[in-house]
Amino acid sequence: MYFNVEIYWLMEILLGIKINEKLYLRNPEDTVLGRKILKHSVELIYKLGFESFTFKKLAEKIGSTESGIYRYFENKHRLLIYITSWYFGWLAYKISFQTNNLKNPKIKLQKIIKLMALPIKDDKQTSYIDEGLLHSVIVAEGSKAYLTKQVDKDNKLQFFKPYKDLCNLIGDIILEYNPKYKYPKSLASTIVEVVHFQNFFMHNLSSLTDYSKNNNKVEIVGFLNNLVFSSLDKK
Amino acid sequence: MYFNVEIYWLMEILLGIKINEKLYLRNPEDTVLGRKILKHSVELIYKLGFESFTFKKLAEKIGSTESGIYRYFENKHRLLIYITSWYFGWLAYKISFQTNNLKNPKIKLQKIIKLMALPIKDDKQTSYIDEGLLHSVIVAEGSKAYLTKQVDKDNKLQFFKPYKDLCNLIGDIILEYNPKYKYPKSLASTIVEVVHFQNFFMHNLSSLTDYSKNNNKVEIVGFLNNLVFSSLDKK
DNA sequence: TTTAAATAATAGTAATACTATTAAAATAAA
DNA sequence: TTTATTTTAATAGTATTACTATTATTTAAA
Repeated sequence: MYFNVEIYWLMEILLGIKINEKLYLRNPEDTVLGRKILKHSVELIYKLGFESFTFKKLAEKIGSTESGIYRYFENKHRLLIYITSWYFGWLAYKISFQTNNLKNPKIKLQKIIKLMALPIKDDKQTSYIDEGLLHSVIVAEGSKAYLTKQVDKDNKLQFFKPYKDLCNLIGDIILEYNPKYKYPKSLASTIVEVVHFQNFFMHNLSSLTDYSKNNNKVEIVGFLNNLVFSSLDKK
Repeated sequence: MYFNVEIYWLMEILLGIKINEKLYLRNPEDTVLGRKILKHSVELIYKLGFESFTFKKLAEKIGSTESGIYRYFENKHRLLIYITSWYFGWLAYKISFQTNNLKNPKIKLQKIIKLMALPIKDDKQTSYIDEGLLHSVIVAEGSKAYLTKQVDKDNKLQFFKPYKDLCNLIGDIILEYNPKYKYPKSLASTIVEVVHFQNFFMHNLSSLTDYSKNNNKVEIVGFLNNLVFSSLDKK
């Protein structure tokens, strides 16, 4: 138990995942209850979907009370943004780390696409959050973090910085590969979004994709590589 | 009033927008109240966002009661699917109509991208639904129709047929243009989704895109044409 | 040791998403 | 034409949700 917490702090420093302080009332990383909230909210959102997920159900799951969770998060939407921030921070770290030693920007971009489309190979027990579940939650629920009437307010509070940072990171490598490319930002956000909804369609509305049941995740990588590099290599 | 209704029926036949009967308890097209529900729900979802939209508020707006609306729709999610069905049916019709006379599949695809990215030039008063508002609602709320835990059930009830039909229509033209292309379905769904979320980002999280404030909609067309044709033209 | 500050649980509220009951109106049968 | 029947609609009700306020308990400082 204590060991995991320590490991978490190590990862935190290593990962450099900084989560906007305005997202929470009380830092969930600081207490056992807070960490339980994070871990089990991912599990429960995965299980019930964000609409049916409530603080009361979460409280029951972790043996606390509704108001216990309200001490950490103002509402469930902020918790969702917290989770997506964590995800994008973690992804950006993973990408930085694994592309750091690479020189060729083409190989960098291919690595990025792979890391996003085929998640969880390493990071077995890096932290108390199950990254496999987290990825599924982001695919199905992530866009609900910004598809609201308060986007503008939330954006002004910098809540989407981790997402933007990731897109900027990808956008920079795109320009490194092709300095004349006209749409680096749009292509970067398109890569992220396409990975997510093609994943969703593959699992839930498969006739909207071309992937075979067995090799599906690999084929998303194929589609994205084709899409990205044909656009970047166009003379 | 009667005139609009007649026009609507004409459009309905002309458009061939067939909406799944399981989506409603009572056909909203058949009554004045039903048509009011459709028209004003688009307006109210646009104004409040889907989360804050309720049948009670809608009832107040149109001078009816909550249970009055429940006689037409089982819940607000079904109403959202109804609206998205209407949108994709209308889009598919528009596309079929405007590409019918075209021979060159490249020009067809370009027309499709234009029609989706630059909505509402014609269709001033074709029906009682404001297509301009409808487009905005689809951009911000459309994906919530399928991003739920009941996708699978809803899919088995054929609720997403209009979306799939549109993607198949686009996928067929993609194959017409390049019969050897490996990802016609994924590219088709990608076109639809990219148009929508690039539109959303442009208005709400503009740093995720490359479009200038003035010419933005045209530039989405530029980005998509680049993306689609560089992929399809790759040797 | 008393007091204050922080923490947590209990109970409460307005609003939401529906349902069930009852009333009124339209339609059909006798 | 009257009565029965079905349809339509409004009123009232309920469980749940998303919070808030109050009260109790623990911890820490003076």
